[in-house]
Amino acid sequence: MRRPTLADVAAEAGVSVALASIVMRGAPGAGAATRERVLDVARRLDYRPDTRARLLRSGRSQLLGVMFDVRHPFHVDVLTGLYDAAGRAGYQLTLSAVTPRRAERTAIGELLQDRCEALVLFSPELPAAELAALARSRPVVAMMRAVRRRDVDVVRTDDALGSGQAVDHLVGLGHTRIAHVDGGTLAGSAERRRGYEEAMGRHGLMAYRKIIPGGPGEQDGARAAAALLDDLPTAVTVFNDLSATGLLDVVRGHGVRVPEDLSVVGYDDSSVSRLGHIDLTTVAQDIERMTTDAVTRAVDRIEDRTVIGRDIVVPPRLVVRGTTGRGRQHR
Amino acid sequence: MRRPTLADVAAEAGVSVALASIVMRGAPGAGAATRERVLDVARRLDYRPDTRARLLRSGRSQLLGVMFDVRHPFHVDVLTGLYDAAGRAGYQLTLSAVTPRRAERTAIGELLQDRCEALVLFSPELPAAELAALARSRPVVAMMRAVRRRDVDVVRTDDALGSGQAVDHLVGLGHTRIAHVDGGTLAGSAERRRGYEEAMGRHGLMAYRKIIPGGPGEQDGARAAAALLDDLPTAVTVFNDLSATGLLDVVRGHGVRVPEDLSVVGYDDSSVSRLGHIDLTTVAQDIERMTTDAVTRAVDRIEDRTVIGRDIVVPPRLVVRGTTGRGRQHR
DNA sequence: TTGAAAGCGCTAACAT
DNA sequence: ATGTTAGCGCTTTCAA
Repeated sequence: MRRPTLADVAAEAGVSVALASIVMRGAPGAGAATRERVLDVARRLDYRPDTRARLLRSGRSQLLGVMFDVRHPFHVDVLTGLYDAAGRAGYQLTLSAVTPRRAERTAIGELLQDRCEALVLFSPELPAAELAALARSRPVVAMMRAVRRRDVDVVRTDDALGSGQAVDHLVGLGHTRIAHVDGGTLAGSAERRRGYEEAMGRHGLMAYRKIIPGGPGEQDGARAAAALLDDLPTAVTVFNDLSATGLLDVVRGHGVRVPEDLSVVGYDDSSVSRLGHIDLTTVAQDIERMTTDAVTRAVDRIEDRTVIGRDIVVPPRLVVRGTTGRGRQHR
Repeated sequence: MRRPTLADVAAEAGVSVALASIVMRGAPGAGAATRERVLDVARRLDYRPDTRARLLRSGRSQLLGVMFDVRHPFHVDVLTGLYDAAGRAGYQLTLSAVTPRRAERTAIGELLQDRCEALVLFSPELPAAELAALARSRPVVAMMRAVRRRDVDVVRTDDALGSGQAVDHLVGLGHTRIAHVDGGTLAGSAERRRGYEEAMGRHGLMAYRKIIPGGPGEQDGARAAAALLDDLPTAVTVFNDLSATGLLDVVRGHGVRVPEDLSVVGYDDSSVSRLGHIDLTTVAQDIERMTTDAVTRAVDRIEDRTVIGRDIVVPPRLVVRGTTGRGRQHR
């Protein structure tokens, strides 16, 4: 009960392997009757073309290598969109995960062995120089991370704009004392901080500017909350949703009411922000567009089309939920 | 700047391809000096063996195909453990995701094309007959799902025991009016319901048995909560953590205090249960052991070792957090 | 429209 | 210890 090869199908259908290959690939150059017959046999034998053998000969794998981090719920959302986009472009995805015990280099190494035609990396933390080195031998698209060097393509959200939208929203509600909890050294953190600062400046609120050191985790948000409690602002924009939930938890524990005493805005529109009792106002990244752009860009590079610009910046969208409001003193 | 092949390495090192192959595989039969020289050249050229070509010739891929669902946070946790276990066994993982728009059959089809030596499927919902058909041509390990037919190997948590532990814990705290919100038709739901019922029976509490229809989502939990409010029990065990958070949200919204008025136990020890302000008592599956067992079993089948038993059932462990307590009336 | 033959990068059997 | 040869399953000329 060996798994059938193309030769088996060809023999059974009474044609040459070459012809069978033409049929299986849907390539032109085979009679309609033959086509039908071969396809029929293939179905009957449950034949599956061997991707690897196919690649080996054709030099093409039609494979996009994707590195993602299992710890990041947002990555998983992006994965969904990427499958769709790749399917539309006629490419397959091959996944390699980063885990607490599996480094980026390991994950990428596996993708290279798999002979992907391009690499799509979700918020890689590798030094830009290393990304550039990778990109010398194949197209590399970095998502959710800005890269200064022009060696790799980048698809990312306009994080400065996103933070700005959050501030605009809060100002529109009457807030002036708006703080920002940042994300430390993480990708996107500097941008989001900058967007906050620029928006505060634009609204003439630089006097109220206040930045609390934070991070990506719930604990980071909790710590930031503690720092905030001494001198509570009326609103705060937080690096991401998880950190925001940590912050929410602590301030509520101290009797602070949300949004009456404090408005909170997260970032990512992750599943946690949508939980009924969290119901967090947040900045949503445009996954559909980012994934489409990433695949388009990767394919354009693979197929050697001329493309303009390395840096694709997608605007985000504010999702207003229950953690922002006018606040007690504004009514 | 073509990527280097083994032939390039061999030429550069001044040896035959076969010998270079021996060195690269770490197979015996090469001089120490030669070995060093070849390895050196390989490193200099950044040579990476082509997994596919290797497999094509050797007939082995050392590849375990994994199907997981991006929507299930728990799957992602299991993935982490599986990478570790596979690494220890000298196997690589190839991942294929199920998404809202990518069915199980599609995901599995891709794994088959990749010529994995065995399939590891995370809570597959495919009919048992189809799993059996798959298993005819290669080993199949189903995780987190019971399968009656003895055609595939199964690694799963003793869900009945888990529910039982939850009930035991609640009874230990003095509760008698304990309800159960079930998971509908999902894998594990029947088992968890049974565990609840058996434990209630064991404690002589069948008179208080009460099962509310539910499901895996937050909304399902919210709906169940509504059904519960008319005649509130003092404790409830819920199908999974997400559903439990939905339930928590609604009952709290109605002024019910947790755990004073109602104790709640979830299932899965997922990241959401660990959030500070949820702090849900829950049943943790033993990921480390399950992944180790799954890989061991897959490899044993691949390498044709005799194994006893198809059904590996791993005991879970209750994680007590803040949503369970004695309750007001018991103090 | 069809088939014969070569070869992708590698491993395995055999010979030296 | 090292090289030679054949061939994995497929695609790709090229010829018929």
